[in-house]
Amino acid sequence: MKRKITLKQIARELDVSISTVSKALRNSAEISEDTKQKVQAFAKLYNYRPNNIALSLKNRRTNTIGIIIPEIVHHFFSKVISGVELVANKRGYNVIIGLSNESFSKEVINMEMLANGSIDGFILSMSKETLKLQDYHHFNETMTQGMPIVMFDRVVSEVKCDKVIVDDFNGAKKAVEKLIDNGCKSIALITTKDYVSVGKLRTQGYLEALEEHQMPPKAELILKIDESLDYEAHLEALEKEIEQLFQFNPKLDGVFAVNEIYALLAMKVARRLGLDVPNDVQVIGFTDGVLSKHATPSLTTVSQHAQRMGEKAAELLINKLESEFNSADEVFQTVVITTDLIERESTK
Amino acid sequence: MKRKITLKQIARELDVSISTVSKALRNSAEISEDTKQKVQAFAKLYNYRPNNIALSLKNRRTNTIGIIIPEIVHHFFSKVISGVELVANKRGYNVIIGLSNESFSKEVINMEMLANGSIDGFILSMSKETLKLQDYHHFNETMTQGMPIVMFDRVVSEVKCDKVIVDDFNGAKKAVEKLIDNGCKSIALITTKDYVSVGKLRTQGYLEALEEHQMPPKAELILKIDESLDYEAHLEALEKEIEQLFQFNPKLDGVFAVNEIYALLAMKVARRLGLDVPNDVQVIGFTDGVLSKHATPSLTTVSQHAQRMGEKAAELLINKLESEFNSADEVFQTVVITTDLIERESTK
DNA sequence: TTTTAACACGAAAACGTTTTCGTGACTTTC
DNA sequence: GAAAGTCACGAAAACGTTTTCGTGTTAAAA
Repeated sequence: MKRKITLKQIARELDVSISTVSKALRNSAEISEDTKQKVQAFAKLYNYRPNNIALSLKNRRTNTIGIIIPEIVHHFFSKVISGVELVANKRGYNVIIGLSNESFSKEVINMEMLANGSIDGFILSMSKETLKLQDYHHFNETMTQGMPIVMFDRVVSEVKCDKVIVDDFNGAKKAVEKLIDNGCKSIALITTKDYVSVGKLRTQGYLEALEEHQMPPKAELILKIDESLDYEAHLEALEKEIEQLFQFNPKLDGVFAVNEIYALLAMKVARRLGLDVPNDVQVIGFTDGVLSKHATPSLTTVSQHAQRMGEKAAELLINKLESEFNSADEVFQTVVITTDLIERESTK
Repeated sequence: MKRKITLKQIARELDVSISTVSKALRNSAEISEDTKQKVQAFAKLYNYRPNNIALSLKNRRTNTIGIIIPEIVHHFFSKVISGVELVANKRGYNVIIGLSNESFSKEVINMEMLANGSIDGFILSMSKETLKLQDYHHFNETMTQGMPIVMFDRVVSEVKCDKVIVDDFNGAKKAVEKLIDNGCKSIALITTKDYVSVGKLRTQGYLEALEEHQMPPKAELILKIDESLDYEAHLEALEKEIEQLFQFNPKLDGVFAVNEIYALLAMKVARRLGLDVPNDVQVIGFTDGVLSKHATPSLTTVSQHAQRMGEKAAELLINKLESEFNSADEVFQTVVITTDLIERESTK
């Protein structure tokens, strides 16, 4: 077990000073060709690599990006990470992750851990609990200390920072319009409680589409799910609710759901009730995950381009990190990623 | 934008030395109660937190674990990360991730990046390309430099280190036995090329189960997929192959697939050919992912307990990191995570 | 009163870099 | 032959900690 070699050791071996070694390796003009060659050869032989930690301390930058997300076992979030990682690595940054598990306190703790020198900036999506509590002090404190934040997907206007969001409103609207164009007369919405910003926006898109086509929204066609329940238990309860939705609205011929799972459940219930998808009822989901693609029938969805979101977020963050002086002239941008409707078998 | 406060600044403000501040904050007996109180109050007021980078440099340990995986957009791998993160955080470690994208060179580069001081040890699963090339020098070099590695899932006997693996052989065997018990007479196997160790083991489990039940294996029932093709293109080609499998083997009544996707495709093809699952043909997959649960009919699978693998890997690594002297008495263990057959609707 | 012990604190080294500045030995120039 | 300039290198500071050891002051012991 030989420890990694350091400048000091090279210096001692070659009987020169540490400064000389450092300069020789960086090809400084101050050092003679002879010495350079000698040092570089030696360094190569022993596979010298500068210690990142020492560099971080010296440069006061770590070239590492911190990501905080509610949950990694989620196609959307892992796809975002994938995008971040792609451009981060391309530009010489590492990625370190923290999971909040949708918990406010874990989000705070995790951010504090990473903010103490481990990273240069954050890319994050808020936990549901944070959205519910509306307590954003940790974000603002982090930024006050000069550490930039880029938020994605779940954002909030109270926090001033760069943001990357999905065009939830128009995505939902386009989806519902698609259903209308396809002849649906009675379209249900399966969504989340309003404190989840994206759920709220998608609900608004649904309403707007109906309104523009002179279809008055009906309360009994809208199902707002409280996701704070346990995930598993919740699925069964949800299935019951959807079943009731179908039973109370026999003329139901279209469903727009704000995520994949809800959409799949709707298809499942429909099939159980003897309804054919897409002939009797058409279904559209949100988020282009792996479920939609492999479902039977495969699910028409609004694609969020999660990877592109991650890439964009990383670009925004790194640009800010590398801008000469991000001092007072704080100007924040919000990038909107447009959605695409991916048509599959669950619509005509 | 006020920078994070340091010991030096506190010292200057309170007109004491840096050492005194440091000791006061760590409640050293060397410092008088008065001074301690004063310093601690001041530190609290300014929300002082020690700089992690400086600590890392001083202690020569980062309390950070590096994870290298082939792909994060994968239920199995993200579940493993989730497990690692859980125990890592509980024991005071951070997690930093690197993606190899199944590429040998990216794996090497990523490991080199992280090995230069950023982390204390690795948890990794090898890329397919590495398995194919059988070049393991980067693992061995990393370990020679005193940085422990724990491998999971895709392992190889040539590298001596702690390992966490799934009982692929018995998992597959149990699955096939289940099909046999359920009355299947002609069971197909959809697997990967043999260089993927897990694919190979699962294939062996399949063969063993057949043999023990005096059912001679038939070459025409075994489909070995070359995954090096592009993912999308590959799916369509695969679907064709599976279709041929069914057509050439009209008596086919059972399918064991080494992953979810293959199993779902088999179900899809079966349905298209007018076969009912599970009445005409029963299907079992491997990996308990989100697809299996939400498929229709839902898929019986062999669960790998990915999260538990991650937890176990993290425990192994941290134990090694914190064992006083891991010097010469290198003793490596291999933990086998047993599989469970999760029965759902795709089997009788 | 002198010696010793306890107390409270500071100086400095160390972790591994990079970079600024200083300096001794030559070489060139008039 | 003296002044100036060039060359090649080293010393030291800095990044933010922790820890060892030294030291001055005061109180207790002789």
